[in-house]
Amino acid sequence: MTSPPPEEEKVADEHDTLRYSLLGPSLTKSGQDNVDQQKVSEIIYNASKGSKYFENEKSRDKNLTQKIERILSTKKQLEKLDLASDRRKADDFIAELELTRDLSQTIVHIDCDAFFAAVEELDRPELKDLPFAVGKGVLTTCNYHARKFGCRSGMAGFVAKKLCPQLIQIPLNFDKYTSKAQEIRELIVDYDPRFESASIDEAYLNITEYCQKNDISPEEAVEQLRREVHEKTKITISAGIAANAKLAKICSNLNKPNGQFILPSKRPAIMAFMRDLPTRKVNGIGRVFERELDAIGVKTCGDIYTYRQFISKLFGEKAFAFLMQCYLGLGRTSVQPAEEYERKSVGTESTFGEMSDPTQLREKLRATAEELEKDMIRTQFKGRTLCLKIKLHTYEVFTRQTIPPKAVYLADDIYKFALPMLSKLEHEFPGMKLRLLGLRCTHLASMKKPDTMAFFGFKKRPTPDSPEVGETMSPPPKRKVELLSNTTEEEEEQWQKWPDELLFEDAERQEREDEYQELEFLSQEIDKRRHHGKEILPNPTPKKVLEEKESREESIEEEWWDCPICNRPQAQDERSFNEHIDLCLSRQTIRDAVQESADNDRARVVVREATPTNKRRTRNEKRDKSGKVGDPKQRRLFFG
DNA sequence: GCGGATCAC
DNA sequence: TATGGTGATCCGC
Repeated sequence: MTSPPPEEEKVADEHDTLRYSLLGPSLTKSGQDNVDQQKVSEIIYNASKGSKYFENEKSRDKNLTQKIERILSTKKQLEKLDLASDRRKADDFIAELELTRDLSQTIVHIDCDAFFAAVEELDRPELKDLPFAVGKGVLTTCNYHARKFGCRSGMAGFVAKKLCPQLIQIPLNFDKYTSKAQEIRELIVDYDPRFESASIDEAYLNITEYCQKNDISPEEAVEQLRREVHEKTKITISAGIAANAKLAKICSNLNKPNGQFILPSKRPAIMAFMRDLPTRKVNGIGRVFERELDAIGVKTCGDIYTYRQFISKLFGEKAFAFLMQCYLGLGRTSVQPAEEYERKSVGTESTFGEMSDPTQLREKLRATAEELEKDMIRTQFKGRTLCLKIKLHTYEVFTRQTIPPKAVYLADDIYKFALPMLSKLEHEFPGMKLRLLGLRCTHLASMKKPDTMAFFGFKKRPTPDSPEVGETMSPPPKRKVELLSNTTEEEEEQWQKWPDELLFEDAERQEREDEYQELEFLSQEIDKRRHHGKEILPNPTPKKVLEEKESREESIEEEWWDCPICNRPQAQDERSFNEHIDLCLSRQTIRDAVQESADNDRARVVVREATPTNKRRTRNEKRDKSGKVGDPKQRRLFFG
């Protein structure tokens, strides 16, 4: 790539990259090892050729090729300069990162093998020996028979049929997968009550404590877990065991299906492992970044070190930090229930036959708004920002956003504020033909929060069996002490944004009061018949805790923890207990503040200083202050 | 803050 | 014959 290739070669090269791109994003997945990729890509290419989809992919590929040319030309310029300081900067950064290495935890990533297909096979055993896929238009997954033909997830159905004419396609049954996934979660929760669901068929566990308590090696523990899951649910899972989530995730793919891989938690072993690991195996490096890295000479994570002096100028600081961690094999060692992550957006979108009639488009927009309203109520959020997304018949995607005068969640409001954006787009692209329309709310304002409800005097003591999530065995007295003592910087940072939200909500209290009762009812109703897989259910209660609870209930009457502020008895549930105390404290503080002064600013200051309590405290929480180092959630590309 | 782009599943 | 939906992050402007 250093000297410009002759014209014919260049054309061939473009087609090669396009071919590669058309293979789809799941190329690195298992079950493809014995497949003739050359042949497969030829078939996909020919099946796609000439379609609008293909043309769009071609255009995207061309853009990427140009971007890579710019990267290479920048690199060439950089090579003329003295990069000693950049190299030193990288080395300093690497040294700093090295200090954060934590090899004390045992993290496991588990991944169900061809999950949807496996669940379907349970109901229809006759499928077992046939190639089949789940999903009609686009395959969500396929069994290992189908993979031998080159079929993979994300592939268009008709393309898959070209690869494998006998392929059977069956429709999605999301409810079935959700309930099967829940069965599995009820088993793995015994290995780590605070396990993290990464998706419907994946989870992270920290088994450090489990191994200690049961005097068992990580391999044995995971074999036992996998055996147990297989025996009780008939689903096979693969697992990776390593010192952090990033490595565990990579490892879970190495012995798929129905296998496990352990990477020893020793620095030399980890460094050697990363040195030869293709960049694409790392979660967060996709087809595009892989090509960009490849262009500058980085094929494996070990190569990152060789080119360390170029990376930040070529790809930015975030990518630099991310790649340095890849080189070192660093990743987060914390695992926490998915529901503890803060939601950032709620949205819905759908694809349909090409549509250009403005009236029809408005109907579609209206229907999308109705759909979004349901999701907003289900998740109990309002959006301060509303985003409209369209995909033209050419597959080009555009988004537009607006900030309505008030946070929205009702279909009427959503439609009202989305319509002008649509009209504007119609003006921008006269006679536009759409194949997709979507709406999304961001900058969310919560409308639930049990504390907010109670805060404003709305009824409702926590019932003993309300949320049983996150129940732990740690005793309450210890928590009281932490709670009433000093706060860390990190905590302040966390709850600083809270009073703003509170004031915002306060301003809207009036109009919301009428809505609460109905909303709560609605959200419960929607919850009941939900299950279309948009969300992950809260962690189940560990078996052990359930048993203890049962025996408690049989013998003595229910025990309670007394709230140190209001003295009222509370359910023995750390999470709800926390929430209750937070609520009591903030209510008390605000009353005090309001009494002292009617001045809003003053009240705000007092609130800020005196209620360091809104933050959810969890057992595992401590460091991560070094924000740059541990990514908050593994699936995110970078962190900040 | 906005819009495009990438990524994961 | 006709290539998905949900959610998150990063970058350049």
